[in-house]
Amino acid sequence: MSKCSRKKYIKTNIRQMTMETVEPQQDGSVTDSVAESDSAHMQTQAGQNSIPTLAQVSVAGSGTGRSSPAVTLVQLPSGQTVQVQGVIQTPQIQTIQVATIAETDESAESEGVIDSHKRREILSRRPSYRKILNELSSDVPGVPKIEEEKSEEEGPAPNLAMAVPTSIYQTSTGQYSMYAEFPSIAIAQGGTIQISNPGSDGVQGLQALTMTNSGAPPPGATIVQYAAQSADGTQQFFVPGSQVVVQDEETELAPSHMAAATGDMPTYQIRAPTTALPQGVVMATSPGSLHSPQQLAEEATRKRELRLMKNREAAKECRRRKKEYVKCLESRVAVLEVQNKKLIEELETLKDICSPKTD
DNA sequence: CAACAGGACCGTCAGGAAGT
DNA sequence: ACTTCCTGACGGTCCTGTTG
Repeated sequence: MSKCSRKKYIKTNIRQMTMETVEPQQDGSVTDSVAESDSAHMQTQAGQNSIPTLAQVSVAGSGTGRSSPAVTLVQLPSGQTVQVQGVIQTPQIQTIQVATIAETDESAESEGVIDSHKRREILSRRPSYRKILNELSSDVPGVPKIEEEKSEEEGPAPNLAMAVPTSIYQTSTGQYSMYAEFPSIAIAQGGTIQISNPGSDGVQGLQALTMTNSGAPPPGATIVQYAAQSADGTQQFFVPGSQVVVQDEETELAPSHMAAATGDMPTYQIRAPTTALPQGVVMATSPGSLHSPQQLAEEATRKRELRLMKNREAAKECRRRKKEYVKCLESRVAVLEVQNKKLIEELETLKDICSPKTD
């Protein structure tokens, strides 16, 4: 794929993920609406997309008014119009959804709305996706734009039991300061750090960080177990000046967002490169306090580590998108094959009807 | 059972595109 | 001009299936 088509590819990909539907208006015009369905982020349960009407569909026409072949309007012999959608559900499960427009299942619709909101929220946490989704929103009337995440990063620092002012909390979805993401941190005697975050959305209730700093781990290493009760969890910590090694075995088997979604508890290792601070918490040095060449070198190393980690995450995300895109293409192939088959059948039927009876 | 091939996945680098 | 993000390319590791 050429570089110049990259954005277009992402945009198309998200369009497909958001399952653009086309609804015919009374005057015959066509209006786009975004009926969110599924993506790899939010895997809906199999069978959620029920098939309201399936019987004897003959494809009398197709065309969406724009290049969204994932949805095709199908005219039933009775005059009813139905949508044929290629739906990607859980990975490798592809279905063709034929939904009668006149018989919209309200419960399914509301479920879809909830799903769409959840999915949109999750997608919106990715800056690149947020931007692209906003672009799509501007294309599609009636779709609300996604708010920029200002509240998380700009809010006043709540009460901190332990202030870690320059530490950065990094997830696969972005980078936040410790202040914003961890409003209250308390260290218990057993080495457990309790992080309470009463107000923020997404992270609810109490979370626990367990640091095991002695004994079995490698010298100078601290194992941080982070048990998050939130739905999307936390992917990674980054403590500047330290090396973070993700030891989550679940994420070896499954994508990180999957592990987070299933509530698995990842294990993180924070390794201080040079200094051995207690509890493995490494404070970042502010640039203004740099004096010696050694500190400058450490700062350069820290920057490099940060850059590498960001790039690592970006590469993961890029690969995930690519896989999703391939799945979308495969799904489209399946949809088009079915459509093709139906058109051939319809052609045969019409041939039979139109051929002169030689009785 | 060891050797090998193939695929999947990952981390890193490099370079282009877009934003500041 | 600089920074940031994205992605192709490359090399490495791990796992699995096949073959002798």
